[in-house]
Amino acid sequence: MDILAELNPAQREAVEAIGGPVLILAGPGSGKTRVIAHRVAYLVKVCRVSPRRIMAVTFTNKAAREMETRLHRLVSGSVRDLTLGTFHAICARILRREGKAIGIDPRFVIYDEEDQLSLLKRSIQEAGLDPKQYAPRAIRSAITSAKSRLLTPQDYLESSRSYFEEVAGRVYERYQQLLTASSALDFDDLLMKAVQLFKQSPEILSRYQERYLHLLVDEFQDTNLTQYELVKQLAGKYRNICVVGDPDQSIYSWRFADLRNILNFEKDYPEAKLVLLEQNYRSTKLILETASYIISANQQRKPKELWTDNEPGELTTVVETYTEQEEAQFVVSEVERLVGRGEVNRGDCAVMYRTNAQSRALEEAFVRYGVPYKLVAGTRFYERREIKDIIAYLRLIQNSYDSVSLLRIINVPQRGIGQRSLSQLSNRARSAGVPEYRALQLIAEPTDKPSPPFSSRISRAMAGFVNLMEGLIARSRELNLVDLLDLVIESSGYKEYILGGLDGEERWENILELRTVAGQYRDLTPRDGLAAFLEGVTLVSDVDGLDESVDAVTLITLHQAKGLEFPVVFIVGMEDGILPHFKSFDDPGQMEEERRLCYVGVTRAKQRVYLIRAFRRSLMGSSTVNRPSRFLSDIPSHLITGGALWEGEDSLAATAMYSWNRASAPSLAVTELKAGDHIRHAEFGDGVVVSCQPVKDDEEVVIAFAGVGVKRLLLSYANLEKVE
DNA sequence: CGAAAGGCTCTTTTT
DNA sequence: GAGCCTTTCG
Repeated sequence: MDILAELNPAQREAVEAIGGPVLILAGPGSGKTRVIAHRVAYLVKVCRVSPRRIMAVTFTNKAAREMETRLHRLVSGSVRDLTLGTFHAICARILRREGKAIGIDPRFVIYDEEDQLSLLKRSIQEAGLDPKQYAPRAIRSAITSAKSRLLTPQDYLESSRSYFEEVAGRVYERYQQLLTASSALDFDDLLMKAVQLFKQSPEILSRYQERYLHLLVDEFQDTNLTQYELVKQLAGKYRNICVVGDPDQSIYSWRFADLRNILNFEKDYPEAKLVLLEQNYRSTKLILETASYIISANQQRKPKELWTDNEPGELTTVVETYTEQEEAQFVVSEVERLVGRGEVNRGDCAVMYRTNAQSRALEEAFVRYGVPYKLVAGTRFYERREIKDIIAYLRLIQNSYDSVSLLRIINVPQRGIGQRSLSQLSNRARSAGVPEYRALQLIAEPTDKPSPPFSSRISRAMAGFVNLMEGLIARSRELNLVDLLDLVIESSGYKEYILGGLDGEERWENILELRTVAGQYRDLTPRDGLAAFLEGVTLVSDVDGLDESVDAVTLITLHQAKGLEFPVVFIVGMEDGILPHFKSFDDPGQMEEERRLCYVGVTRAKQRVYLIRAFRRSLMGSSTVNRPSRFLSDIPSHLITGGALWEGEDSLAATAMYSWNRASAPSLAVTELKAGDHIRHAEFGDGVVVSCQPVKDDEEVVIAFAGVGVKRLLLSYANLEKVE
């Protein structure tokens, strides 16, 4: 198989430029993933580079898996030896192996954001501050920002320029101590500690530099300084580094991704070869044109010319509904209409939104009309309470210093160890300078006289917990992961606890689901299985769970949608305040990022784009009226079709929509009337049902009447007659 | 100690 | 509207 055969000249150039640094600027749909895969294949097959000596960094695990699949086709076998994964996963692996050199316990656990917040609260308190005055989230963000610039607490304190930063610095200091005491690393530590490791241990660094003859980094526009530093370290010897990115798709500045990395790359590697991928293979001409208009409104950007040989395709449909329920309903009916016409499958459609909260109304509509969908995040599986509880048990088995997990489950299910006892326990641990678990063991020792302030009842409860854990730890050395998990669930009493609680059955199902995941680790040694499982469940991303084989509509945030493509894309919430989000109003830089986000959404589409907004929407409980997104006005009207689906200021548009909707006739089977039905009303005459929606024990129908306009009526009073 | 109820505050995006 | 925290009562 000729690896270069199916590539265009620019792609080919990118694949063949293998000596020295390469910067690939790749527009959406320009075959960037393909280029990376082919480049790896080229290295292996043509240049005879051992896969062991190649590292490819992707943004999500899903992207890594995709790469793996592609490579299987291209080079088969040997893919196993590649180093392929996210920055976080790769760093975790390195630290597990080499971290000892800088004092990292190889059994370290990884704290996700929830764990991080809980430890931060403690840090704030222990720094003598009030968590209500200093929002843990704000401090977390400060710490993340420090870590993404490689600043230690000391560095950060020295550079602090405000009272808040000083406070944050002090908390950061304490937080870091607590992390160390817990043998834990947070997400940002994984990156920062890896860089520190290589800084402090040139021997280790040179071993890795030696090994990795070739490095590839995808989504380079979304890396932070620490990540870039790591890449530079690894590429220090051979300088064979290939980065791929698109400044116009940079949407993670809030995670301290830094676009300057792209500029600095050209400075740090002046000999770098630059390759532009400008031909788009994904979208129709009209979609690409629409997208170009949107992104061109950004001032801080280097213009670039994307083009495509694809068909012109359809105009972008812009629709305004009255509420977010109708917005959702429109999406569902439109999907069904397209499916009914045999144009697409449901799985070809995606609905994208700015905030996770928006998925709610959509989900309700999909459920109501029985249209299958898959929600990419939701309450993310691994963040569910019952899942995190079980994971906490497992973590504590692996690493009994893990205080966040200990405090999480010591009284779950209830063992009579309450808040008071816990803070006393923490105090004692702190003053004795030992981990909480050690303090517990001491209290639990039978020889101990009653040790005030713990009553004998409390001491007994604590001893019970220690015994439970000791038993689990002992058995963990011989049990495979599934058996260990079962033992945890049984012996801790968690099963009865969860089944007896709210939504017990559902939560229990989730635990069984976790058990299935654990099954994948069954064949590893008990020790490795546990470690690998814990790492896996912490470093997953939401899109990782996206299953393409299911024919259902995808509901997904715009951020998650990056890197994906769909024939039909609906972007909902096209309103000022939602997209762009109101938090970005006073910062032009952030506003440009919002625009890029919109651009990312539109450029996911292959065939059709719908930009939908609601006139009125309930946000945080109360109802708000938003103006149409300013991004809509960046699109010239000749690229747009559609209009309002309710009786708004623009009833002309409503009439236009009426005839448009007449042709749509979606098949929604919930009420007797459905959108698209033709009816007759005694007063208003003939009309077409635009939407129906249950309200209390009635049905609210929105009907477009010829010559009269759009009316909202209650079914029971309207006295409608169905016309065939 | 623990369950229940009421009150508070935020809500962007996520490896 | 939800999740978190505090208060209150048994």
